[in-house]
Amino acid sequence: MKSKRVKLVDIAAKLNVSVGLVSLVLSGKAKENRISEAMAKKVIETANEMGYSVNQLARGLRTGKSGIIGLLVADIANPYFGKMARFIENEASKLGYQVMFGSSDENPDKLRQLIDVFVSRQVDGIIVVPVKGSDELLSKEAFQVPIIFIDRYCDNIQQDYVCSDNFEGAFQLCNVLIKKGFRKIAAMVYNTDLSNNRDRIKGYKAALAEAGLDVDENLIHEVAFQHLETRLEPALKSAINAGCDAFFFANNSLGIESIKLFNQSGIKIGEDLGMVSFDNPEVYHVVKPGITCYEQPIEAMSQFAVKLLCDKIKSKEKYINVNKMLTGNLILRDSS
Amino acid sequence: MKSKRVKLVDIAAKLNVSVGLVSLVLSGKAKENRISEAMAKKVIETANEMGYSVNQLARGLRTGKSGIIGLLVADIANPYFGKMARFIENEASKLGYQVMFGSSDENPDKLRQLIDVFVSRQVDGIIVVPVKGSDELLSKEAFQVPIIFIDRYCDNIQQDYVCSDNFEGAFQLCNVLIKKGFRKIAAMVYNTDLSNNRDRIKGYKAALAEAGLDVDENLIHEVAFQHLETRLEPALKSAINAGCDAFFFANNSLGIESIKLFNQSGIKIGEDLGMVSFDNPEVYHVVKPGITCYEQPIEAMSQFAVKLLCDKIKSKEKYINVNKMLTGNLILRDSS
DNA sequence: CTGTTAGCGCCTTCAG
DNA sequence: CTGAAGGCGCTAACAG
Repeated sequence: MKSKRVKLVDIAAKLNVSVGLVSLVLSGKAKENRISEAMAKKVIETANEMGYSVNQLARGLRTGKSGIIGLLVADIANPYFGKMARFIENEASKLGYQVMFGSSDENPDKLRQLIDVFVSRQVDGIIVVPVKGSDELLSKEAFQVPIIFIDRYCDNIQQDYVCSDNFEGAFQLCNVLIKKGFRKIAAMVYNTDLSNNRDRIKGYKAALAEAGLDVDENLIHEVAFQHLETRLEPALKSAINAGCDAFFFANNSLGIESIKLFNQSGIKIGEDLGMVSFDNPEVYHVVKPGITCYEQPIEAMSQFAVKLLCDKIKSKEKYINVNKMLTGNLILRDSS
Repeated sequence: MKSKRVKLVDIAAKLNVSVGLVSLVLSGKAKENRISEAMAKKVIETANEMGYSVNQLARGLRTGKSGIIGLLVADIANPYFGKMARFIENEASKLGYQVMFGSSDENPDKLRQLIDVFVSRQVDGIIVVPVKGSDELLSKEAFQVPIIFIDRYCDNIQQDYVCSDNFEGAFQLCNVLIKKGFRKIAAMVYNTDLSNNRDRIKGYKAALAEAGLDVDENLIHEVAFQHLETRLEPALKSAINAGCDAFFFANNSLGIESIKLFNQSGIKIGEDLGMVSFDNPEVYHVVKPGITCYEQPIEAMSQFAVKLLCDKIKSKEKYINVNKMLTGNLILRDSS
């Protein structure tokens, strides 16, 4: 197999010219080196005929840039991150980069390993969803490779990031409930102490406060990310027993799993209970009644992150001081 | 930035030994070259102290293997492919490979470009979801790099593949409907002439035939993949007008979009109409009534594909004659 | 305008 | 057991 790949020297030999010349032409630097058009054309043609394709490994070794961007998300199987990966792929491709991905499962050790692998593969930059406990790691690694945080930021370290306006989203969602007359709104959130979760709870509290409603800490439930199946149900029951009349879910997983549980116990959303949620998974559109939600600007975030990363790669600065929050989209449906 | 990476020669200098020695130790070949344990230990320690990390570009150039697997799916944002990517990532990681991905959007030109890029990046192998019109391309490219098809196969060319048993899945789904007493079952499928779609329609027809029901070609609707929003509704209406009493959907997108339309027009699944579908997206579980479906064995397929690819990489054969069909999982819910 | 020549960082014989 | 040297394929000066 593998009928010996043709390389620069092969096509140079065939044409009786030097490798340097061929290299110049094939990397698009013919013009600026004032190589005759006839020559350039001939080189390109025979390169095609012979089925030449650069060896990016060799080129990368020589130039010191691999042309690869590393993408580290929590889980590529999660549609939220899947979409993000797709938008990042598109944008990176426009700029001539390929993307290599990895899933951290919200686990800092796994994240560290993946970063090490990416670094040893000489990625030109990394877009990462930081996880709980990765602050130290990420601030240190920042000295190795240009890095951009996406979706979340870390308070303890300075890093460039792009995320959605979590405070604003939660604020708007809860306001919808309040305007509809709901008064005892429960909040469900992951127990992972990350900026996105925190800001969403802040937005929830701010909306209540602005409406003159009491913030009842007993109505705020932090649910373990790793044990959703077993931990969610008791949390919901506890909130209901405490007399809540509506739910604010801080993300799609919590919302979706809760709908399943509501179905099982015969609770009717939109009648018995109001409901709003962060994120806009397909389920929220298909289910009856539809779920009012705040859709994050995944495309804009992804594009921005890639552009930012490329800027950072060029600038060679280890911190360019960009903290970007993009606003999402409130989608009103019948659950509220 | 980028405080100059430490390389083999640096640590060799510090220890007053040769680069070769360090290389041997650091690539785990100390034992087989009978290098003293003390020496090995010292090398490893100082390598860690100095923060050494191999340059995979250089290693790859030298050894002729990049340690990268290319994954080409239709769209990484589609949860079906997202899951596949995740399982492939896990399996590849176990075997020491990193994965680079690309989305073809079912477009053969895009697929060709991506393959070219992957080849020039010296990927050691490719796992690809073939698309309509890519037969020629894929049979030719097979001479360059080990390749495994996943999810679908091409009739016109010999290639190793792993996919789910689409015939069997469709057969089982339609049988469920038939046993429940449905007699005029409509089939909805993409109009892309691919093995998976074809086999599903074959399974549908076989189930009808076995039950002694007529196969009415007017009840089989091929819907354009690119224009689902506009083409699906008329197709559904036409089937309903033709008097169908149940629907078989050949994939999740068709099923999900149809549920939305049924909701809009007040049609009640499970009461007015029976419904079964290929794939098991979250929506089918959450919606009321739940949708009876055939879940594809994504994890098994993915694992098998990676293992197969690695075998193929080792064997250096361009065709190892493996055509694997894995059976999925029938999930009974209330829509049928 | 074109040719020559060093390496990029690593691995792998081949001598000692 | 250890050191020296060549070369993977390509680019970037620097010569002509």
